[in-house]
Amino acid sequence: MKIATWNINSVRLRMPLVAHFLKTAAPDILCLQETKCRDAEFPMKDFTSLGYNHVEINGQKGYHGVAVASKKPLRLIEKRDFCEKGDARHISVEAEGEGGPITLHNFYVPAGGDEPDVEINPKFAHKLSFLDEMKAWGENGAAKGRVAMVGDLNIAPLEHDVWSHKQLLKVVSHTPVEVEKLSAVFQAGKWIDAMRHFVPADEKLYTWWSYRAADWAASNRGRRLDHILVSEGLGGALKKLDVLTEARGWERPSDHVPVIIELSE
DNA sequence: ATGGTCGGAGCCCGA
Repeated sequence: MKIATWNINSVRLRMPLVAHFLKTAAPDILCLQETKCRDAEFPMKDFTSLGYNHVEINGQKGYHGVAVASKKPLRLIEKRDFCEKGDARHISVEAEGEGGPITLHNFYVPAGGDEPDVEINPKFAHKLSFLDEMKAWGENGAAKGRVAMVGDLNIAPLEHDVWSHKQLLKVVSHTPVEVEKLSAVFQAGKWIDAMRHFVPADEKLYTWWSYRAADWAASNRGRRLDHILVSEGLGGALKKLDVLTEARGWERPSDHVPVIIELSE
């Protein structure tokens, strides 16, 4: 079973890229973040015409928004309102794996603004609160059984998840306080970092490159903001990882690229 | 060299 996650930065604008991706990579399930449209505006027919007949969405006007599209049936579990702000940042579904049902959580964690200081930046405070709530959610059994958690977590936790550890220590996405809170989330659910299961921690690994670089590939100042975590119950099923870096070079690209995990069950 | 670019909404905000 192939599960993909991709921050699409407007699903309506980039539906041609999504279609190309679904035709060529052919994941069983695609999790999207930053769909940026209300549920009624979601391009449902484009997905069904590509054979992805089962789509669950949690959208809102203009901002955020997550969706899960699948070839096989999904059962909607929940659209959880972390931090109770009414943001569309989570959706969970049950999917049919070869070894039994899999629970799948799709997250879009707040980016957190520019200043890594909760006193002056409420967006950063929101990000940290969101992570605290994810930790409690994991402690309360979210990772029990066969569970995967994917999405744009907006944090690059390891030194080699960013192009320069030293230069990014005070940049939101790689500050020690965020990294510690994300580590606490991972520990609370005993989540396994599926990407780093395949790529050693001392190797650079990115999923996002800023739009602001004149030449994203030449400067290669990336960050690993997108993640796939699996519960202990799925740890033995990890089969293959693919980070589709080339998608950053597509025409009118998202600033994030798809990450695909293959599970043997 | 402390900027640079996107998307959506609606002439700025969030990333």
